[in-house]
Amino acid sequence: MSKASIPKGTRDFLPSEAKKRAYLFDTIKAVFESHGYDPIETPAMEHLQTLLGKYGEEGDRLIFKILKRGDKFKAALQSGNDFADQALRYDLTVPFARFVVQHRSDLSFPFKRYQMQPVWRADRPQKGRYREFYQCDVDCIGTESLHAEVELLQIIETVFDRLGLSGVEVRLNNRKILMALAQYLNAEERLIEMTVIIDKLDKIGLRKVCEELSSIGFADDQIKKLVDIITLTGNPSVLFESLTDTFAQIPDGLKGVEELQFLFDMAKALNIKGLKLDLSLARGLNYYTGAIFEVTHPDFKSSICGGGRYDDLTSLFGLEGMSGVGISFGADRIYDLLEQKGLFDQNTSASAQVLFANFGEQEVKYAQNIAAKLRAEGIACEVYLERVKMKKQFSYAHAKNIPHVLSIGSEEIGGALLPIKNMASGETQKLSLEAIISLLNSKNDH
RNA sequence: GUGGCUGUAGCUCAGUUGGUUAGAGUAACGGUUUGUGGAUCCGUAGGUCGCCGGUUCGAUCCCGGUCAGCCACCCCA
Repeated sequence: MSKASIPKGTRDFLPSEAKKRAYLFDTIKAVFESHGYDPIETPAMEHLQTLLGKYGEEGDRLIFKILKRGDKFKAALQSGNDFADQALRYDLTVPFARFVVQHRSDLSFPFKRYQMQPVWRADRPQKGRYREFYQCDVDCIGTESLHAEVELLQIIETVFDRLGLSGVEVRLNNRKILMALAQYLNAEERLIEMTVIIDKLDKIGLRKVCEELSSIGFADDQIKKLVDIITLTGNPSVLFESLTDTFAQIPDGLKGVEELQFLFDMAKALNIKGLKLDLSLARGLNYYTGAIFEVTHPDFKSSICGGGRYDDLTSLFGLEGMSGVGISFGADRIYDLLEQKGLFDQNTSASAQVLFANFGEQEVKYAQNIAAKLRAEGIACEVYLERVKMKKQFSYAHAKNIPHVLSIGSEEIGGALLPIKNMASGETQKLSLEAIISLLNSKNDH
């Protein structure tokens, strides 16, 4: 007999948790759909080649690979390599790019899709980090319009607003500015190393950032120029002006500034709040080419949402000129944060509104009949399936948080009135079926 | 992949300066004479004290290893 347990970094969800998760997913989904995004799904596993090389060196290491089976596995054993040909998806964006290329003739562009599915990473689990977790992606692909970015900003604001979570910070930057920065420092080939380091600015502080830059060979004057830029703060429009001066000779930089300026202008026009320009925001995924987003909350250590624009992702699968932008909500982290802040309580309830308690087999049959009528009226209800003591049946209703118990005994069979107990008040009243239906329906409306 | 902390009942934790029958709370189950729940009361059950090895007359307690969990780094949702 093996011990009952699940793999590291995975979780079971009890009914109370699963209901809260359903509420979270439903809320996010409703916002996505209200902006015209359609759902898609892709398989849990992809060809290993589809995923490899898309997430950087670190990312490749964290991909869960699936062992070959049978003769192919034996052959791999003998050669000592190529043990895997498939892998669990690492995120939803790369499979989405694959999907778009593969099904391009069935899609009309710009294509707006959402996708809420689990992804897997062979990371070491810790607070806010799981090996299996859900991402809720929205992407708009096939347009370069910056209005797509604006729409994502609206979605972010609406989602957290509906979840009742205040205080979220949406940090914004643009990869073109980071590229320009590398050019400005004559360090274009160090772009990735550089961005990884400056991304840590708010975490490790300016001094350590300088040390790290120095340790990978940046000269002091380069570091100074860089620091002067990434530590710029204040009013975005003033900031944009000074960046425009700095990047006067660098087209990428000017473009990036212009794009950011547009987003901030639009956000102001649409009254989107909580936006913050952060020139040190880099994000690890290397396929981003334009706007990059990251959403954080002061009470949570890691980001709860992130994304950006990618111009060339589909070209990895043979389709050029397909720019897209998307973000991903980290459902599990958002769940943890909502739980931590006690924002779930008023939003979840019992599945059934009524439990039918019974005194025997005949009564169960009778109860099933009435239950079917209630369900036809849109009232969720449940029949206790066997004859056990009333105490046990009422305890069951209590444990499941079912607000009403309707007892069926020999007296009730064929009778006009049914005793329905309100579990919160403890009061029992005898009502006709019609009265019960209208009582429960009136509660439904709220 | 690197480092730190922890590992006693389903859960939360006591405890033994190493000594023979390891405790509590809570949850579960049952009972208070079979038509009524939510911390009324009573009772029952549940532990190879993570696993392996060492020291010792003796280890749940000390030491080593191992596994697992948590936290941090890396990286990320």
